[in-house]
Amino acid sequence: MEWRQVGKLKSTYVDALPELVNPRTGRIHTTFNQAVAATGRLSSTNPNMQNIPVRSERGQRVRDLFVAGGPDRVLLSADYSQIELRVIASMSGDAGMIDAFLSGEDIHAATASKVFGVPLAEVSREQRSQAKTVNFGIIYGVSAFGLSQQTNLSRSEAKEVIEQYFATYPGIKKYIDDQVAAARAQGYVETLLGRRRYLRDIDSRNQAVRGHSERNAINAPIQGTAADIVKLAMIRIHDRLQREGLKSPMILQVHDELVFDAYSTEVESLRELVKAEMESAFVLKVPLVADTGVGRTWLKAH
DNA sequence: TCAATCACG
DNA sequence: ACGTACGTGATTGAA
Repeated sequence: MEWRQVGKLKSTYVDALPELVNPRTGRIHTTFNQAVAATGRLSSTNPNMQNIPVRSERGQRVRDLFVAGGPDRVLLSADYSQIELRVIASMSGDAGMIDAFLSGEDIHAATASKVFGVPLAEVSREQRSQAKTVNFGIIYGVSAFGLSQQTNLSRSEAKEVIEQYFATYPGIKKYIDDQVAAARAQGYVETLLGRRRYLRDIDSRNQAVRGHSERNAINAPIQGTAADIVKLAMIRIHDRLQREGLKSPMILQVHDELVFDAYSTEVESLRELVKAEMESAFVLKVPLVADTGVGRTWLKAH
C-alpha cells in the first residue's frame, strides 16, 4: 500500500507536472470546465489542479511545491467552512441544525451530543468522528449499510444512529423525502439559485438505478447550491479587484476554496475583501464563514 | 477503450 | 431478494 501511494504521487504529480510548466510564464496553467459536472461545480483538467495532494505527509510535500509568483508575493487561500452542511441546514429549515450554526458551535460535536444524548463537553473523539461521518453521509444519501461500511458500527447500530439523527434533525429527514418526491413529480431537482439537474432514472424499475437517482436528488441541490455560491463570490471578488485597482490575481478554485497570488503590499486589504465577499455572496438562514490563510506556499497558506 | 485505483472537495 | 454515500480527472494495465 505504501508502494502504491508513492507510485501515485510520483507518476501523477512529481513526474507529470514539470512537463506542463509554460516556458513563457514559468507557471502551470490549468483549464477550468464550466459545463462538465452535473451539479454545477467546475472541474479542472490538464492538469487537474483540484486534486493536488494534501492529506498524507508525502502528499503535503507535493502541495508545498506550489509557491507564490515572486519574492514580493504570497499565496492567500480562503475557504468556506462547512458550506454544504450550512446549505442543507438552510434549505431544510431544520431548527436544531440552524441553531447550531447560529451559535457558532462545532457542528460535528453538536451533532454527536444530540444524537448520542451526552453533554457537549463529554462528547468522545469516537463519537465526534462518527457524527462527522453521518453528517457527510447524509449529504450523499447514505444508508445504514453504507454507514456501517464507513465506520466500525454494525448495521443495526448504524441504523439506530441514523434514526437518532433524523429524530434530532427532523427537518433533514423532510428535506430528503421532499427532494425525492420533487424529482418524481417534476423529473428534476434544483438549487436555491434555480440550477436544475434532470433525473431521468428516478422512476426506473431497477432499484439500484433508481436508488442512484434518488441519492442524486438528495445531493445535487446541496452540492450545486454550494457551487452556485462560490461562483457568485468569484464574480463579485473579480469585480472588486478590478474596481479597486488591486493587482493580485485569483488563480485557483477548489470547490470551496479560492487561491490568490497576492502582492505582499496588498495582502491585508485583499484578505478583508475576499472574506467579506465570500461571506456575503448569498444570504442563507445561517451565516457563511470563510477562513483565510497566507503563506509562501500553498501548503503553508492553510 | 475500458475498468480499477486513487488523488481531491 | 436486492443493493447499498455525492461530484470529479489522471494513470495504469489488460482486452
